[in-house]
Amino acid sequence: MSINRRLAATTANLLPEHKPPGSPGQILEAALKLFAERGYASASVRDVAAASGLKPATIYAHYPSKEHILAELCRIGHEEQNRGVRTAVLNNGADPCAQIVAYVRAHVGMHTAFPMLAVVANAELHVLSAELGAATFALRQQSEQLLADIIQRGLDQGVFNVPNAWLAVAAIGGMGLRVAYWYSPEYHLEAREVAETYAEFALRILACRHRPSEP
Amino acid sequence: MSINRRLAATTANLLPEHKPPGSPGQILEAALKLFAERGYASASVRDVAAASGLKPATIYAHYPSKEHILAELCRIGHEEQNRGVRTAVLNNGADPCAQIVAYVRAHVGMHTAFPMLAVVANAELHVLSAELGAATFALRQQSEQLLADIIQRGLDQGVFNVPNAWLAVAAIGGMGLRVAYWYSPEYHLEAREVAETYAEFALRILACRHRPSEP
DNA sequence: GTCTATATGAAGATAGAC
DNA sequence: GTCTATCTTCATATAGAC
Repeated sequence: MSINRRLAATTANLLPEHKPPGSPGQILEAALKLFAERGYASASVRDVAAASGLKPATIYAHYPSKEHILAELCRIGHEEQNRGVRTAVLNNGADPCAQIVAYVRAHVGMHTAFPMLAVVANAELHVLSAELGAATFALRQQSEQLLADIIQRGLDQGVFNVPNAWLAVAAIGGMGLRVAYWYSPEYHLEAREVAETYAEFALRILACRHRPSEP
Repeated sequence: MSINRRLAATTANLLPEHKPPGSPGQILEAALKLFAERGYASASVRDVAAASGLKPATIYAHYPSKEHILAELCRIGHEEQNRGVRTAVLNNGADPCAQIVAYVRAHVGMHTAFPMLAVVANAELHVLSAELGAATFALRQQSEQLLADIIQRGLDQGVFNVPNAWLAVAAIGGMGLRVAYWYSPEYHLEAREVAETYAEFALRILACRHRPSEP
C-alpha cells in the first residue's frame, strides 16, 4: 500500500439499513470516508459538508456535533460486527471448532466488506466521551467476550490447546482487525479467501483437534 | 482497557540511543506520549511545549515543524523494530522455524517494550508527506519483506504449509502489531510470555513441522 | 432544511528581544 | 536557547433569514 494512505480501501459503504435517507445519510457516508482516510481530528466539518454537497451550518441541522457523527459511525461499525459474529456463532451448532470458524469468517468478512467502517470504529473510538462511547464500548466487549467464551469452552472440552487463553483471543481478534487496513477489493484476493484462510489460522492457533465439517 | 484510552500503556520511553540530550530529547518524549494517547492531529505544539517545560516558540528552535517531530518518532520506531527483527533473525541460523520464532519474539518484544512508539509509528505514519515518510516507509517494507522471505523459504523447503503466503505475513505481522494497544507492564502478564506465546502461534499458523530447539 | 454571516477560540508558525 | 508577542489561518459551532 502506498504511503500517505491510512487504509487501502477507497470507497465508503454503508448498508442501506445503516444509512438514513436524505442528508443525514449523505453526511454519514461522507464523514465515514473522510474520518477513515484522514482521521477524525484532521477532517473538518467543512470537509464533511463539502463532500456532502452541503454548507457547514447545515450539518448541525442533522447532528448536534462532529463528535455525534463519529459516535454514530462507531456504533454502526460495532453493531455490524457484533450482529455478524453473534448470528454466525448461533447458526453453527455447539462444536467449538465450528464456532471459531463461524466467528472468524464473520469477523474478517466484516473487515473486508466495510473496511472504512472498521477502521473508524476501532481507531477513533477512544476520541468519544464516556457518554457517547458507552454503547459502542459495550458492544465491543460483548464481541470479545463471545470469542473468549468459545475458546474457553473448547479448552474445557479438550479440543483446543493454548498456553494462554486471553492471548489467543487477542491474537485472533487482532489479526482480523488489521485486515481492514490492507484489504482492497481491487487486490487479486477474494474476501472469501481471506476469511477462510484466517479461519484456518485461528483453528491452528488454537491447535484444534479436528476440522469442522462444511456446512 | 478503559474507554477514552487509545492504548493501555501510560509512560513514554525511548532508548538512550534514540533520545537526544537536552531539550530535543524532552520534546521528543513529550510528543511521543501526547501523539500516542491523543493522536498526532489532536496534540498541539502548545501541548508538547507545556509537557516539555518549554514555550511553544522554543519547539521551533529544535524542530522545523510539528510534522518533523512525528517523522523522527516514526523513524525511531521503525528503526527499532527493523533493527530488532534483523538482528534476531541473523543470530538464529538457517532453520526457517527458528527464524520465525526469532522474528516474532523480536517483533512482539518491541511492541511490549515500546508500545507508544509502536502505536505512533504505525497509526500516524500516513500523516507524513512522501518526503518526510520515505525513509520510514522503506524500513517498514524491509521488515515485512524479511518476514515474507522467511515464510517463503520455509514453504520452499516444505517445513511450512499455508494456503496463502501473503496472508500468513499479514496475520503474523498484524497480530503482533496489535499488542502495542493492549499491553501494559501492569498486567499480570510478562512481556516474555507474550512474545513466546505469539511465536508459538506463528509456528502454528505456518503449520511448522518441528519445534526449533531452545537456543 | 438550507443558506449567509459570524462569533469565538485555537491551531501552526514567525519576529525579534534577551 | 528561550522567551514574549503576534500573524494568519482554520477550527467548531451558532444566529437568524428564507
